[in-house]
Amino acid sequence: MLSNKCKYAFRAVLYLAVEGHEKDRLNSISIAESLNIPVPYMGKILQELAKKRIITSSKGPNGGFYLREENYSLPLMKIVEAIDGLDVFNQCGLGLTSCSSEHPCPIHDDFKVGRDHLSSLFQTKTIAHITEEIKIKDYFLVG
Amino acid sequence: MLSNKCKYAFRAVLYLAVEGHEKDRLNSISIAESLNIPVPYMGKILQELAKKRIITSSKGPNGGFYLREENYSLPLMKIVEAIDGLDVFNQCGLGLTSCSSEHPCPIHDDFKVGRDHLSSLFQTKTIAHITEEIKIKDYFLVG
DNA sequence: ATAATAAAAGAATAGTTGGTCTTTTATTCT
DNA sequence: AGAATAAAAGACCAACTATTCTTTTATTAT
Repeated sequence: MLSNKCKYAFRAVLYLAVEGHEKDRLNSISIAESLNIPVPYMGKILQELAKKRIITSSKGPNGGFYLREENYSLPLMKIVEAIDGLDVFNQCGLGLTSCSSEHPCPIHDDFKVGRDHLSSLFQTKTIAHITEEIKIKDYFLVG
Repeated sequence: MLSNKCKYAFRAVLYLAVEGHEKDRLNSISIAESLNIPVPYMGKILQELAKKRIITSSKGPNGGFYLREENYSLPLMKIVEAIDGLDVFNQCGLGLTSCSSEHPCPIHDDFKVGRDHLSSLFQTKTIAHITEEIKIKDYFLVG
Protein backbone atom coordinates (compact mmCIF):
# COMPACT_ATOMS: atom_id res chain seq x y z
CA MET A 1 0.00 0.00 0.00
CA LEU A 2 2.25 2.79 1.25
CA SER A 3 6.02 2.35 1.38
CA ASN A 4 7.92 1.59 4.55
CA LYS A 5 9.54 4.98 4.26
CA CYS A 6 6.17 6.70 4.19
CA LYS A 7 4.95 4.83 7.25
CA TYR A 8 8.15 5.79 9.08
CA ALA A 9 7.47 9.38 8.03
CA PHE A 10 3.92 9.29 9.41
CA ARG A 11 5.09 8.03 12.75
CA ALA A 12 7.95 10.50 12.97
CA VAL A 13 5.78 13.51 12.15
CA LEU A 14 3.05 12.46 14.58
CA TYR A 15 5.61 11.74 17.28
CA LEU A 16 7.14 15.18 16.73
CA ALA A 17 3.70 16.75 16.84
CA VAL A 18 2.90 15.15 20.17
CA GLU A 19 6.27 15.17 21.91
CA GLY A 20 8.15 18.14 20.40
CA HIS A 21 7.75 21.90 20.49
CA GLU A 22 9.55 24.81 18.89
CA LYS A 23 11.31 25.32 22.22
CA ASP A 24 11.82 21.62 22.76
CA ARG A 25 13.31 20.23 19.58
CA LEU A 26 14.01 16.57 19.06
CA ASN A 27 17.03 15.20 17.24
CA SER A 28 16.85 12.39 14.74
CA ILE A 29 18.55 9.91 17.06
CA SER A 30 16.03 10.29 19.86
CA ILE A 31 13.10 10.13 17.46
CA ALA A 32 14.48 7.02 15.78
CA GLU A 33 15.15 5.31 19.08
CA SER A 34 11.75 6.16 20.51
CA LEU A 35 9.98 4.82 17.44
CA ASN A 36 12.26 1.85 16.85
CA ILE A 37 13.26 3.00 13.38
CA PRO A 38 16.85 2.64 12.03
CA VAL A 39 18.71 5.76 13.18
CA PRO A 40 20.44 6.91 9.95
CA TYR A 41 17.39 6.14 7.85
CA MET A 42 15.22 8.18 10.17
CA GLY A 43 17.68 11.04 9.70
CA LYS A 44 17.31 10.87 5.94
CA ILE A 45 13.55 10.85 6.12
CA LEU A 46 13.40 13.79 8.52
CA GLN A 47 15.72 15.74 6.21
CA GLU A 48 13.42 15.04 3.30
CA LEU A 49 10.36 16.11 5.27
CA ALA A 50 12.15 19.30 6.31
CA LYS A 51 13.15 20.09 2.74
CA LYS A 52 9.53 19.65 1.64
CA ARG A 53 8.41 21.89 4.54
CA ILE A 54 6.32 19.31 6.36
CA ILE A 55 8.49 19.81 9.45
CA THR A 56 11.12 22.36 10.46
CA SER A 57 14.76 21.72 11.32
CA SER A 58 17.57 23.66 12.94
CA LYS A 59 21.26 22.82 13.26
CA GLY A 60 23.63 23.11 16.17
CA PRO A 61 23.30 22.58 19.91
CA ASN A 62 19.67 22.45 21.03
CA GLY A 63 18.83 22.08 17.38
CA GLY A 64 16.66 19.32 15.98
CA PHE A 65 13.26 18.93 14.41
CA TYR A 66 9.89 20.44 15.35
CA LEU A 67 6.59 21.57 13.85
CA ARG A 68 5.58 25.15 13.19
CA GLU A 69 1.98 26.17 13.90
CA GLU A 70 1.10 26.07 10.21
CA ASN A 71 2.41 22.52 9.87
CA TYR A 72 -0.23 21.17 12.24
CA SER A 73 -2.96 21.95 9.75
CA LEU A 74 -1.38 19.82 7.01
CA PRO A 75 -3.35 16.71 6.04
CA LEU A 76 -1.58 13.36 6.24
CA MET A 77 -1.78 13.31 2.45
CA LYS A 78 0.98 15.92 2.34
CA ILE A 79 3.28 13.37 3.93
CA VAL A 80 2.27 10.73 1.40
CA GLU A 81 2.82 13.25 -1.39
CA ALA A 82 6.28 14.20 -0.10
CA ILE A 83 7.50 10.64 0.33
CA ASP A 84 5.66 8.27 -2.05
CA GLY A 85 3.91 10.66 -4.42
CA LEU A 86 0.17 10.54 -5.11
CA ASP A 87 0.18 7.77 -7.71
CA VAL A 88 -1.17 5.10 -5.35
CA PHE A 89 -4.45 6.96 -5.10
CA ASN A 90 -4.85 7.44 -8.81
CA GLN A 91 -3.73 4.11 -10.16
CA CYS A 92 -5.95 1.43 -11.65
CA GLY A 93 -6.41 -1.76 -9.62
CA LEU A 94 -5.12 -3.79 -12.54
CA GLY A 95 -2.29 -1.39 -13.39
CA LEU A 96 -3.79 -0.19 -16.66
CA THR A 97 -2.65 3.24 -17.76
CA SER A 98 -5.75 4.24 -19.69
CA CYS A 99 -8.32 3.04 -17.17
CA SER A 100 -11.01 5.62 -16.33
CA SER A 101 -14.74 5.86 -15.69
CA GLU A 102 -15.34 6.21 -19.44
CA HIS A 103 -12.97 3.36 -20.26
CA PRO A 104 -13.02 1.20 -17.13
CA CYS A 105 -11.19 -2.02 -16.29
CA PRO A 106 -13.30 -4.90 -14.92
CA ILE A 107 -12.89 -3.84 -11.30
CA HIS A 108 -12.76 -0.08 -11.82
CA ASP A 109 -15.88 1.14 -10.00
CA ASP A 110 -15.65 -1.10 -6.98
CA PHE A 111 -11.93 -0.57 -6.58
CA LYS A 112 -12.40 3.18 -6.80
CA VAL A 113 -14.78 3.18 -3.83
CA GLY A 114 -12.20 1.63 -1.50
CA ARG A 115 -9.29 3.58 -2.89
CA ASP A 116 -11.19 6.86 -2.61
CA HIS A 117 -12.13 6.10 0.96
CA LEU A 118 -8.47 5.78 1.87
CA SER A 119 -7.60 8.80 -0.20
CA SER A 120 -10.15 11.02 1.54
CA LEU A 121 -9.07 9.71 4.93
CA PHE A 122 -5.53 10.93 4.29
CA GLN A 123 -6.83 14.11 2.69
CA THR A 124 -9.20 14.96 5.52
CA LYS A 125 -7.28 14.09 8.66
CA THR A 126 -4.70 16.68 9.58
CA ILE A 127 -1.69 16.32 11.81
CA ALA A 128 -3.59 18.44 14.35
CA HIS A 129 -6.61 16.09 14.30
CA ILE A 130 -4.52 13.05 14.95
CA THR A 131 -2.46 14.80 17.59
CA GLU A 132 -5.66 15.66 19.47
CA GLU A 133 -6.90 12.09 19.25
CA ILE A 134 -3.58 10.74 20.44
CA LYS A 135 -3.76 12.98 23.49
CA ILE A 136 -7.38 12.10 24.33
CA LYS A 137 -7.43 8.39 23.61
CA ASP A 138 -4.68 5.92 24.29
CA TYR A 139 -3.49 5.70 20.73
CA PHE A 140 0.16 4.80 20.18
CA LEU A 141 2.92 5.03 17.59
CA VAL A 142 5.39 2.31 18.51
CA GLY A 143 5.21 -1.42 17.83
CA MET B 1 -0.97 -1.16 -3.45
CA LEU B 2 -0.56 -4.45 -5.27
CA SER B 3 2.72 -5.32 -7.02
CA ASN B 4 3.23 -5.04 -10.72
CA LYS B 5 3.58 -8.79 -10.84
CA CYS B 6 0.17 -9.25 -9.24
CA LYS B 7 -1.50 -6.86 -11.67
CA TYR B 8 0.10 -8.73 -14.57
CA ALA B 9 -1.26 -11.93 -13.04
CA PHE B 10 -4.78 -10.51 -12.82
CA ARG B 11 -4.77 -9.50 -16.44
CA ALA B 12 -3.29 -12.79 -17.61
CA VAL B 13 -5.82 -14.90 -15.71
CA LEU B 14 -8.76 -12.81 -16.89
CA TYR B 15 -7.48 -12.85 -20.44
CA LEU B 16 -7.14 -16.63 -20.28
CA ALA B 17 -10.63 -16.88 -18.82
CA VAL B 18 -12.14 -14.88 -21.65
CA GLU B 19 -10.03 -15.97 -24.62
CA GLY B 20 -8.86 -19.49 -23.79
CA HIS B 21 -10.51 -22.89 -23.38
CA GLU B 22 -9.32 -26.34 -22.42
CA LYS B 23 -9.38 -27.21 -26.11
CA ASP B 24 -7.93 -23.88 -27.13
CA ARG B 25 -4.86 -23.31 -24.99
CA LEU B 26 -2.81 -20.16 -25.10
CA ASN B 27 0.96 -20.05 -24.83
CA SER B 28 2.81 -17.52 -22.73
CA ILE B 29 4.11 -15.64 -25.76
CA SER B 30 0.70 -14.92 -27.21
CA ILE B 31 -0.71 -13.91 -23.84
CA ALA B 32 2.21 -11.60 -23.16
CA GLU B 33 1.98 -10.00 -26.57
CA SER B 34 -1.77 -9.52 -26.38
CA LEU B 35 -1.50 -7.86 -22.98
CA ASN B 36 1.68 -5.91 -23.64
CA ILE B 37 3.58 -7.60 -20.82
CA PRO B 38 7.29 -8.57 -21.11
CA VAL B 39 7.29 -12.07 -22.67
CA PRO B 40 9.71 -13.98 -20.38
CA TYR B 41 8.29 -12.36 -17.26
CA MET B 42 4.78 -13.36 -18.30
CA GLY B 43 6.06 -16.92 -18.65
CA LYS B 44 7.41 -16.90 -15.11
CA ILE B 45 4.17 -15.54 -13.71
CA LEU B 46 2.04 -18.08 -15.56
CA GLN B 47 4.29 -20.86 -14.25
CA GLU B 48 3.80 -19.60 -10.74
CA LEU B 49 0.04 -19.41 -11.15
CA ALA B 50 0.00 -22.94 -12.56
CA LYS B 51 2.07 -24.29 -9.67
CA LYS B 52 -0.38 -22.69 -7.22
CA ARG B 53 -3.28 -24.20 -9.19
CA ILE B 54 -4.92 -20.94 -10.19
CA ILE B 55 -4.54 -21.94 -13.83
CA THR B 56 -3.62 -25.17 -15.63
CA SER B 57 -0.71 -25.79 -17.96
CA SER B 58 0.32 -28.46 -20.42
CA LYS B 59 3.58 -28.95 -22.29
CA GLY B 60 4.28 -29.86 -25.86
CA PRO B 61 2.63 -29.00 -29.18
CA ASN B 62 -0.86 -27.54 -28.71
CA GLY B 63 0.11 -27.10 -25.09
CA GLY B 64 -0.24 -23.87 -23.20
CA PHE B 65 -2.32 -22.44 -20.40
CA TYR B 66 -6.04 -22.60 -19.74
CA LEU B 67 -8.58 -22.63 -16.91
CA ARG B 68 -10.40 -25.67 -15.57
CA GLU B 69 -14.08 -25.34 -14.65
CA GLU B 70 -13.25 -25.17 -10.94
CA ASN B 71 -10.78 -22.32 -11.48
CA TYR B 72 -13.53 -19.99 -12.66
CA SER B 73 -15.05 -19.96 -9.20
CA LEU B 74 -11.86 -18.71 -7.56
CA PRO B 75 -12.04 -15.19 -6.12
CA LEU B 76 -9.48 -12.65 -7.32
CA MET B 77 -8.05 -12.81 -3.81
CA LYS B 78 -6.57 -16.22 -4.64
CA ILE B 79 -4.43 -14.50 -7.25
CA VAL B 80 -3.31 -11.87 -4.75
CA GLU B 81 -2.56 -14.61 -2.25
CA ALA B 82 -0.51 -16.60 -4.78
CA ILE B 83 1.56 -13.65 -5.97
CA ASP B 84 1.81 -10.99 -3.25
CA GLY B 85 0.50 -12.80 -0.18
CA LEU B 86 -2.30 -11.46 1.98
CA ASP B 87 -0.28 -9.08 4.12
CA VAL B 88 -1.46 -5.93 2.33
CA PHE B 89 -4.97 -6.53 3.61
CA ASN B 90 -3.95 -7.13 7.18
CA GLN B 91 -1.30 -4.51 7.68
CA CYS B 92 -1.64 -1.37 9.75
CA GLY B 93 -1.77 1.92 7.85
CA LEU B 94 1.23 3.17 9.80
CA GLY B 95 3.14 -0.12 9.57
CA LEU B 96 2.82 -0.98 13.25
CA THR B 97 3.07 -4.68 14.03
CA SER B 98 0.90 -4.72 17.13
CA CYS B 99 -1.90 -2.51 15.84
CA SER B 100 -5.41 -3.93 16.40
CA SER B 101 -8.89 -2.82 17.40
CA GLU B 102 -7.96 -3.24 21.07
CA HIS B 103 -4.64 -1.45 20.62
CA PRO B 104 -5.22 0.81 17.63
CA CYS B 105 -2.94 3.28 15.88
CA PRO B 106 -4.29 6.81 15.29
CA ILE B 107 -5.82 5.97 11.92
CA HIS B 108 -6.79 2.38 12.62
CA ASP B 109 -10.59 2.46 12.36
CA ASP B 110 -10.87 4.71 9.36
CA PHE B 111 -8.10 2.96 7.48
CA LYS B 112 -9.68 -0.40 8.17
CA VAL B 113 -12.91 0.65 6.46
CA GLY B 114 -11.20 1.40 3.16
CA ARG B 115 -8.82 -1.54 3.37
CA ASP B 116 -11.66 -3.93 4.18
CA HIS B 117 -13.67 -2.62 1.26
CA LEU B 118 -10.86 -3.50 -1.11
CA SER B 119 -10.30 -6.79 0.64
CA SER B 120 -13.92 -7.85 0.31
CA LEU B 121 -13.99 -6.75 -3.32
CA PHE B 122 -11.15 -9.16 -4.12
CA GLN B 123 -12.66 -11.79 -1.86
CA THR B 124 -16.13 -11.57 -3.38
CA LYS B 125 -15.54 -11.18 -7.08
CA THR B 126 -14.64 -14.42 -8.77
CA ILE B 127 -12.91 -14.98 -12.07
CA ALA B 128 -16.31 -16.12 -13.41
CA HIS B 129 -18.02 -12.89 -12.31
CA ILE B 130 -15.46 -10.70 -14.01
CA THR B 131 -15.45 -12.87 -17.12
CA GLU B 132 -19.22 -12.43 -17.41
CA GLU B 133 -18.95 -8.68 -16.99
CA ILE B 134 -16.19 -8.48 -19.57
CA LYS B 135 -18.37 -10.28 -22.07
CA ILE B 136 -21.45 -8.13 -21.39
CA LYS B 137 -19.94 -4.69 -21.02
CA ASP B 138 -17.07 -3.26 -22.99
CA TYR B 139 -14.47 -3.76 -20.30
CA PHE B 140 -10.89 -4.21 -21.38
CA LEU B 141 -7.55 -5.57 -20.16
CA VAL B 142 -4.94 -3.82 -22.24
CA GLY B 143 -3.53 -0.31 -21.89
C1' DA C 1 12.20 -42.83 -33.36
C1' DT C 2 12.51 -38.04 -34.44
C1' DA C 3 11.42 -33.30 -34.83
C1' DA C 4 8.90 -29.73 -33.18
C1' DT C 5 6.59 -27.37 -29.61
C1' DA C 6 5.84 -25.42 -25.28
C1' DA C 7 6.27 -25.32 -20.28
C1' DA C 8 9.60 -25.84 -16.17
C1' DA C 9 13.62 -24.69 -13.92
C1' DG C 10 17.14 -21.99 -12.70
C1' DA C 11 20.84 -18.74 -13.21
C1' DA C 12 21.92 -14.02 -14.34
C1' DT C 13 21.10 -8.86 -14.73
C1' DA C 14 18.89 -4.14 -13.81
C1' DG C 15 16.52 -1.03 -11.15
C1' DT C 16 14.41 0.45 -6.93
C1' DT C 17 13.80 0.55 -2.02
C1' DG C 18 15.73 0.14 2.37
C1' DG C 19 19.41 1.12 5.17
C1' DT C 20 24.47 2.66 6.52
C1' DC C 21 28.56 5.48 6.82
C1' DT C 22 31.48 9.53 6.24
C1' DT C 23 32.22 14.25 5.47
C1' DT C 24 30.65 18.94 5.49
C1' DT C 25 28.12 22.89 7.15
C1' DA C 26 25.65 25.67 10.37
C1' DT C 27 24.72 27.00 15.08
C1' DT C 28 25.37 27.82 19.84
C1' DC C 29 27.68 27.74 24.18
C1' DT C 30 31.84 28.69 26.79
C1' DA D 1 37.95 32.01 18.84
C1' DG D 2 37.23 27.16 19.84
C1' DA D 3 34.67 23.05 21.16
C1' DA D 4 30.55 20.73 20.90
C1' DT D 5 26.27 19.66 18.76
C1' DA D 6 23.15 18.52 15.24
C1' DA D 7 21.42 18.70 10.53
C1' DA D 8 22.74 18.36 5.38
C1' DA D 9 24.85 16.11 1.74
C1' DG D 10 26.40 12.48 -0.63
C1' DA D 11 28.60 8.14 -1.40
C1' DC D 12 27.89 3.46 -0.39
C1' DC D 13 25.90 -1.33 0.42
C1' DA D 14 22.11 -4.88 0.89
C1' DA D 15 17.78 -6.78 -0.27
C1' DC D 16 14.05 -7.15 -3.11
C1' DT D 17 11.34 -6.59 -7.38
C1' DA D 18 11.33 -6.73 -12.15
C1' DT D 19 13.18 -8.69 -16.11
C1' DT D 20 16.03 -11.62 -19.23
C1' DC D 21 18.44 -15.65 -20.85
C1' DT D 22 19.69 -20.51 -21.15
C1' DT D 23 18.99 -25.22 -20.40
C1' DT D 24 16.04 -29.09 -19.44
C1' DT D 25 11.86 -31.80 -19.59
C1' DA D 26 7.48 -33.35 -21.24
C1' DT D 27 4.23 -33.96 -24.98
C1' DT D 28 2.55 -34.70 -29.47
C1' DA D 29 2.52 -35.08 -34.40
C1' DT D 30 4.95 -37.15 -38.26
